[in-house]
Amino acid sequence: MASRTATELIHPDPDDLRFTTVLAALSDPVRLAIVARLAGVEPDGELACTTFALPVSKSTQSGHFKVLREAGVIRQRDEGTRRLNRLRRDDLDARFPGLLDLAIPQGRDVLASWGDRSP
Amino acid sequence: MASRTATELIHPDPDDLRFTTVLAALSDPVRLAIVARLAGVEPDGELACTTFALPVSKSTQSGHFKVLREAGVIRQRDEGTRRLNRLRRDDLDARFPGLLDLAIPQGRDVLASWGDRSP
DNA sequence: GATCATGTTCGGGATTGCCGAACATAGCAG
DNA sequence: CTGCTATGTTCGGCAATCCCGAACATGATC
Repeated sequence: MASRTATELIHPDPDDLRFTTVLAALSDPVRLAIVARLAGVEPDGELACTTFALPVSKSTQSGHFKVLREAGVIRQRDEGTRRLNRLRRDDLDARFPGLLDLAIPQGRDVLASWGDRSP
Repeated sequence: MASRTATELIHPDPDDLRFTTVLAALSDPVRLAIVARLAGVEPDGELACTTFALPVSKSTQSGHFKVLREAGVIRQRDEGTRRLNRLRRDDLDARFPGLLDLAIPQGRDVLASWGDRSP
């Protein structure tokens, strides 16, 4: 996993965040749910991909995380065999103030519709 | 035009606006530009599709307006041979406060990048 | 009517998204 | 060190979507 194949993980610089790309990343229920979950863990909390128990296949899940990372919504870091995810709240708030505050409750609604009861 | 083929134009009720659908509608530079332009014409101003001079084909343009309308971002009304577009600012502000305020400047940036100099 | 102006719809070619299956790597057990 | 498990990624395919030009539909105007 976390295939360390020559290239490191791509994370756009804060200044390179594109509005349309971020919106596209957030315009999917699964990804919105991921964001809401990450927002739930206290400041700068990190979660491994597996802890989400998403209703999609592993490969699709992997793709969703990739979209979020390349859009600059989350930051990923490898620790041993796990890939830890953290919300880039500061960067997003600085560039698109209010967007996350709008998206997070919507993501919570998605989680609730799945019967999820985590923070 | 505005083919009056049996069915009327579909406009979701204010309560039926879906966050992911609205974000998807706004996650495209062309559509973002359309929104910014509509926001430019004063309160409840209306613009015909042609006045936008978008850098895409007519059919693609037609599709973009359809996406915006079905997402509930704009309201369309036929007048003679033209289809007039109006931003559903009140409905959007009520349901997703701050989203349009965030999107409109970004749309203006797109317009500027096209060398556009309208309001 | 004939013609023009404004949009929509249709058909196909390219792009993108989702999945299962196979692969890659870290950690642990023996 | 040799498996074995746990965690993710990548690959090949099929299906859905997007963009375009061409054809069509409708209203206004001569």
